Amino acid sequence: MGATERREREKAAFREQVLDAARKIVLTHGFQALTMRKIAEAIEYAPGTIYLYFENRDAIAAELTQRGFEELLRAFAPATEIADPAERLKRIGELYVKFGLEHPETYRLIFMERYTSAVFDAKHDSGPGNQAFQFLIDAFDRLRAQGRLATDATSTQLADAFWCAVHGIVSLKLTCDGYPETPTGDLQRVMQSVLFRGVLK
Amino acid sequence: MGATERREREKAAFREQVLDAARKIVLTHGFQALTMRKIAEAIEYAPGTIYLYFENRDAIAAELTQRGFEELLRAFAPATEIADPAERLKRIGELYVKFGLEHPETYRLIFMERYTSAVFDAKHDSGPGNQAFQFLIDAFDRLRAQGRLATDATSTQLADAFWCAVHGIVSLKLTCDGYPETPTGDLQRVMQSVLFRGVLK
DNA sequence: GTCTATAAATCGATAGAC
DNA sequence: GTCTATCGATTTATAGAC
Repeated sequence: MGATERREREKAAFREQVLDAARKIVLTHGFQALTMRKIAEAIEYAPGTIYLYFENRDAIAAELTQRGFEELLRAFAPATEIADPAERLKRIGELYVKFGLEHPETYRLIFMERYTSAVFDAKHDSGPGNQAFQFLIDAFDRLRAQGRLATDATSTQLADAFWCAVHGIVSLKLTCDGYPETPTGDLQRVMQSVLFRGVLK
Repeated sequence: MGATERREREKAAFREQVLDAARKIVLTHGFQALTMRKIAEAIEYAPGTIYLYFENRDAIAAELTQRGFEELLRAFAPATEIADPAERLKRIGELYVKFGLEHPETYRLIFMERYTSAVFDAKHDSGPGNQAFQFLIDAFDRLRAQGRLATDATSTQLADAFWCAVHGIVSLKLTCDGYPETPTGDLQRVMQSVLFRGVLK
């Protein structure tokens, strides 16, 4: 039985090699450059070998997206300890935009390619997507409980709007080079102050 | 000389045929499906013939993007006549989101592919991009002149933030199927009310 | 001006030898 | 388990006949 376990480890190690190489390709040359042949070349295996560990290219892309999303979640960690819900939300917004701009290709892979739904597909489950989103909703719930909300919109609606706002900043900055012309930091601050002035009492 | 003018018209007509066919392909099958061969097949010409009228595929995509953007601008027309700057901005936001969701592939082509910069490249000129953007800035300038702004952010910053917000709604709805789960209309309204409560006195 | 034919480069995925 | 070899299908773009 030790042999099968060793084999299991080797299999996992090979998958890691593939995913690492794939990640590097996406990070440096963009998602469209992710081909089986390039991965194979990077790990010094024949292209066909990869198919013994991954069903196809999409399976690799999906797993990469999943991991990118988990990376984004980890970036939020510093914010989770902030007690005040408004300050917590502000910090999340900052960290979100920061992550998007510092990891453009990862962000693109997560939210601007066709594999996004995979992350959220466990819609009714406690998948990583909903888990993160619940975090936003909780913050707005907390604000409501403290009587600090100046709107009758639901927490889900507010969380969605919040997400749209920060995603808008990141995605526009990533695709429209030079636009918006306002520097990201200023844009983030203006958006933040406007949003919170609009939401809080 | 009549002959050269006729030829000029025929040349323009051929280009229109190509662009029409290309537009249909992008609209129905997405941008990645736009290939020279498919265009050629649609207009019943040999693939090589198109190269006599367009330098390459990118030139077609760029012109398509340009036209898509002008289409978006025309969608704003009903808003230009609204006298009150705040109401005008609200209407523009509505029309923007409406356009994006009703013409997803056109919107993708304009703001989510790699040809966006072409539209704005005349950065210091009065290109269509800046023209539309100036319209947003003017509205905020007007609000400021009327003493109705509750923020010290510049009009450019506010216009950029406004754009990010509506773009965030559209692009997230277009890529993350089912997310945000708030229906677009509600999302639009919540975003709008929050933004304007945050900006206006 | 248009076509046929094709070059040259990709790609994903598979079959079969070892 | 890995590789070689390759199928089969794409694509952009060009060369040369007509």
